[in-house]
Amino acid sequence: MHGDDEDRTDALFQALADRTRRDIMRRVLAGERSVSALAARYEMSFAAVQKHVAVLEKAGLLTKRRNGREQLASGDVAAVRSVASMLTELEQIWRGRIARIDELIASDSTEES
Amino acid sequence: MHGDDEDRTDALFQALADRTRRDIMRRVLAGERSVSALAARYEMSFAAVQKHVAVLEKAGLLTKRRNGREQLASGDVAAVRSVASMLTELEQIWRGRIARIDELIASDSTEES
DNA sequence: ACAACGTACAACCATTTGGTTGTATATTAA
DNA sequence: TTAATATACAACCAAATGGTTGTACGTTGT
Repeated sequence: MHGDDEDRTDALFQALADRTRRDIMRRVLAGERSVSALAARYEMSFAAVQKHVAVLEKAGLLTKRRNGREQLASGDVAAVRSVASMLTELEQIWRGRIARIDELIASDSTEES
Repeated sequence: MHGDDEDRTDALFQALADRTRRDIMRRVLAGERSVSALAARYEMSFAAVQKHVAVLEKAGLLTKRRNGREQLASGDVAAVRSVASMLTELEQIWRGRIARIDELIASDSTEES
């Protein structure tokens, strides 16, 4: 029962299901950004952006590092890859379906009575 | 203005941010499944599963085909790939960051005064 | 010392989400 | 024709989400 895994996957997709958070990810993957530097980029309040960063951090998509009074956020590419691998798993399932269809076609053409 | 693109991406990640819907995707990527065949697999009500299927359909992750009184759902691997490519874009941004860091290291070692 | 800055978090609010039950409609089986 | 099956959808509900303002606290600059 890897229900924890599912919890984590829920959190990852949920975190990425918001355009502001995806945009934050683009910035923090490009390099470290302070929370206020990020907040300056969006129309919403500082608190709203701070909460988005917290959601991304909780999901493991970014980490924070203190530097004086600033908190520097940095994107975690391994987490991004773990989401990608979940999608690869889905694609593999689909490949299995295609393989089975191909088999059927092959056996049909040999069973031609 | 690719706001529609972002809407679609929101819907895709949102749709995949639920473990029941991810499980449904595994099944419909493996082959066509009727809504009631899917519903039989989960503890929740038929209506709940039907709504999950509707969410996946709206996001473009599956399509339905009528067959008598049944509605056969089939996973769309292209939609899955489009999510994956969004993640690849993020990974590319990160690669750029690494490349820039490498450049800095290289110039540092030549600028040694 | 004190003002400004950067961050965190609580309280609140409207909307969305994930579930329920109940009803309606079309298709198939008896 | 009538009963059972498969689907869709409305109405409702509790909880989660994405935003707000206000407050508190540590850090930095004057």
